[in-house]
Amino acid sequence: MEKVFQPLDPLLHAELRLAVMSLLIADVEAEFPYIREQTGATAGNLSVQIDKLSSAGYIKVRKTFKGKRPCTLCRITAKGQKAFAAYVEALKSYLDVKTSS
Amino acid sequence: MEKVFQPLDPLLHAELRLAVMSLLIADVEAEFPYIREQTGATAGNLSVQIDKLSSAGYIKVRKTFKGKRPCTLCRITAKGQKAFAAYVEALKSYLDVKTSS
DNA sequence: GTAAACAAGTTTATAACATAAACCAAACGT
DNA sequence: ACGTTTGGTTTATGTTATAAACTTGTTTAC
Repeated sequence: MEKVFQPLDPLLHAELRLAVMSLLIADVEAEFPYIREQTGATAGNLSVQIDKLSSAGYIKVRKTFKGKRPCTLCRITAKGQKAFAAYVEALKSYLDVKTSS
Repeated sequence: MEKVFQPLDPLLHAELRLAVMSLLIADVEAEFPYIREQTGATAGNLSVQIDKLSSAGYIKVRKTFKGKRPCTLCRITAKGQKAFAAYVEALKSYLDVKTSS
């Protein structure tokens, strides 16, 4: 009857940040506006959350240009991938869930 | 390439409350001290979170006695079970996960 | 060419949340 | 009867999430 709850990485246990990571796991590299559309987040909120993920080293942010307009690109790091995988593992202790892939 | 993120019930998207619900899903009815042990939470924190789950109608709290000592029992409601199931479904859109059971 | 509208974010202010510390009441041990 | 333990609740604080307001630069319309 041992039910041990693994602690959940607070950085990933947040709806928007989790969505961002989920996108980046799949898409490899994505532009800010694309992430914004996919998540439905406001630009402000997204900016803050991307900053947190970046500060933690979970993603890497590249500021470039697309023509003359600024273009912010996000990519997940190895650390981010590991953290995401660990988070999914930890969640299983709460949900009794197995990954499909 | 459609990746739609289902909104996550904020009441369940919280580590301790999720742990409580996870226990109650399995155990049907549980005493306050038991939940406290299993989750490792402080009594104060647990009291607050149980109150929120109760106010939302996700669990039902029964105050009885065990001999002369007070005994607080928690049981999940049908609403709580549905909410938990919906939460797990929603999470899948972030994790690409399937339940095992 | 300049004013209005738009794109791409950032900064800041507020509201919600999680958590721990302090507190209360009754029962038990000695 | 006095301190200790059990079983919690209330309150205060720190953190987090989020939206609203702002900034900077770029097109588009006139």
